[in-house]
Amino acid sequence: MGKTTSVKTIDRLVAVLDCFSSERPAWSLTELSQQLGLPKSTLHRFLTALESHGVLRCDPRDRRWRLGYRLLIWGNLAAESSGLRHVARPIMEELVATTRETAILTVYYQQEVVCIEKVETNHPVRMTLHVGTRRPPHAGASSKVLMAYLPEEEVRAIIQDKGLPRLCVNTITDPDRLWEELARIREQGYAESHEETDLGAWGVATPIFDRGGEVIAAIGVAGPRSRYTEQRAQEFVALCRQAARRISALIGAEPSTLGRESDEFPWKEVIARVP
Amino acid sequence: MGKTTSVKTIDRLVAVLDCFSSERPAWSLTELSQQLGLPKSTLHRFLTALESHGVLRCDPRDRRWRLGYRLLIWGNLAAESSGLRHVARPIMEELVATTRETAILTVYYQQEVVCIEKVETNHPVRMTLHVGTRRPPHAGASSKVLMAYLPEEEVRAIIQDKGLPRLCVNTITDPDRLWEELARIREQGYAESHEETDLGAWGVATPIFDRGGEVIAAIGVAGPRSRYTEQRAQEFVALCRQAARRISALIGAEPSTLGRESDEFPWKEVIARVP
DNA sequence: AGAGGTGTTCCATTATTTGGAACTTGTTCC
DNA sequence: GGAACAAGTTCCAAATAATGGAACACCTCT
Repeated sequence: MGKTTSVKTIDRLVAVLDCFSSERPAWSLTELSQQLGLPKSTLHRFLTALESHGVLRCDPRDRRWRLGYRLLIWGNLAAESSGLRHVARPIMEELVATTRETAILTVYYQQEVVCIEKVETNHPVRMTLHVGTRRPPHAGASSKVLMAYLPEEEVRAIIQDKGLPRLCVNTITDPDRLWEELARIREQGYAESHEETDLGAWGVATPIFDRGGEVIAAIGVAGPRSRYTEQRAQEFVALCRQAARRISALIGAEPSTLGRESDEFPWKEVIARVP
Repeated sequence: MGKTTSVKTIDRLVAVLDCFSSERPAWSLTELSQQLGLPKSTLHRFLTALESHGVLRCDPRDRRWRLGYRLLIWGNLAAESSGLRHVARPIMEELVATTRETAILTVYYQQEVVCIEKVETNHPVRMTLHVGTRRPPHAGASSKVLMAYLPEEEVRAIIQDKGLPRLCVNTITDPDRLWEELARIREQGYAESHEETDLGAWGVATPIFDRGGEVIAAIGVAGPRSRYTEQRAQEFVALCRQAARRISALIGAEPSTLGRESDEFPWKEVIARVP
């Protein structure tokens, strides 16, 4: 975890910001100081400094701290600056137009799966997953696909560190079954999920490779069980495969085919390898 | 600007992250060191530390630094934790259903206007503005509404610091005309914009007040000129007013009316005053 | 009015960041 | 092919910036 190069203040900053979650979006000074084991004075200075930059905001009413607008701005820029995302977007839109279900683009990052782009269907009953949402890597089609192409030791580390918590009725909670499933996914080249993450949801996903043959992301389609048929599932797999192949192709493509990109680093932007 | 309480490392962090923009999403070490006037060694340690936390990422191919996924995650959480946003969302969805145009929710923040929520119409030709996008405060309906209710000295500061750059054909670039416009907006209680920010776009917006009568946000509807009629504009103003009033009411409402909120701080979450 | 909690300020101490210089790596040009 | 250059990386003594205990201020509730 702790790298040779580290700046303590940054470690602390990350620790502070990581306290905030959907479940616990607001903290008082005292609560945070207990959570982090830091003296109130130190933390107070820290929080105030962050507030002056809009990274946090302190509600004067309840004296509680929340994430601030500057993070919104940076988050938006981070999303924008993903070349993969730019390339994938129009292809995802086509995918949604054809399947009439929500499409998501995900990457693996530090034992979690992060949604970096989504295009929603306009069906009233739909699957919704916001950009930036994190999910455990063992449940759901996109997650499993990404996990399937991870190095073995990484998978082992995940199982050890995070376990395989049951998120929904069909979540795979047994390590052996998970290993089998990952092997099958690699073999068939896609993953399928039925109510592994959310009740009444199903989905399929395929891997996106970079030029070096590494999996850098997954593209998936998800919808409500009510619209599931085996035939649709198979069609969706084919469509995701096609979409993934097109994205892969664009990622390795010549500058000219990519259209407008920054003038300064025309195509390097796009092939930005996802960590 | 410089507060009494400050942590230098945080100031520096913000300075680093603020280098990244839509126009310039990728920086090499040397470029950044020149931009910030920092020695490469210092910066290198800093960037590496940020990378180890996923705040930045360094593309191994072009050795350029970009904003990382952790910012995506935090940005997403920041958006989620805005109580205002939660309250406004369903009302905005209704607004979109009625007007068939895109609705946006914006706040004023440090001489800029930030979009904190949007609901898009599914019309193929539509106005699109992503959450987290910043705009100058002198152009566009939502921006002008927020500016209209700012303290006079703040408006003066904006004009002095940022000027009134022409963004589009009808942008107000003359300070006197802007002051007039802001006065009119306060008088009539809404703002209208025709091609002030984007060619072929128009919109209206109304202010959202908190219990203390302060303007904390603006709600607006925007669409393409091709669907503009004077009558629609007037209807939209009425609908925005109504939406704003409903949001204002909810912001000051009793816990019970708000439905599911965190168990720990039921309604305080919602009345979180926007800075 | 007092008790108990929360948030805020102060300042000497100490640990952390700093950045010049030296080193490594990779690219370009002869 | 190798020399020259540029970009990135590591090191370490110096100095500065963060630390946190303690004392203070401010609420709120009984």
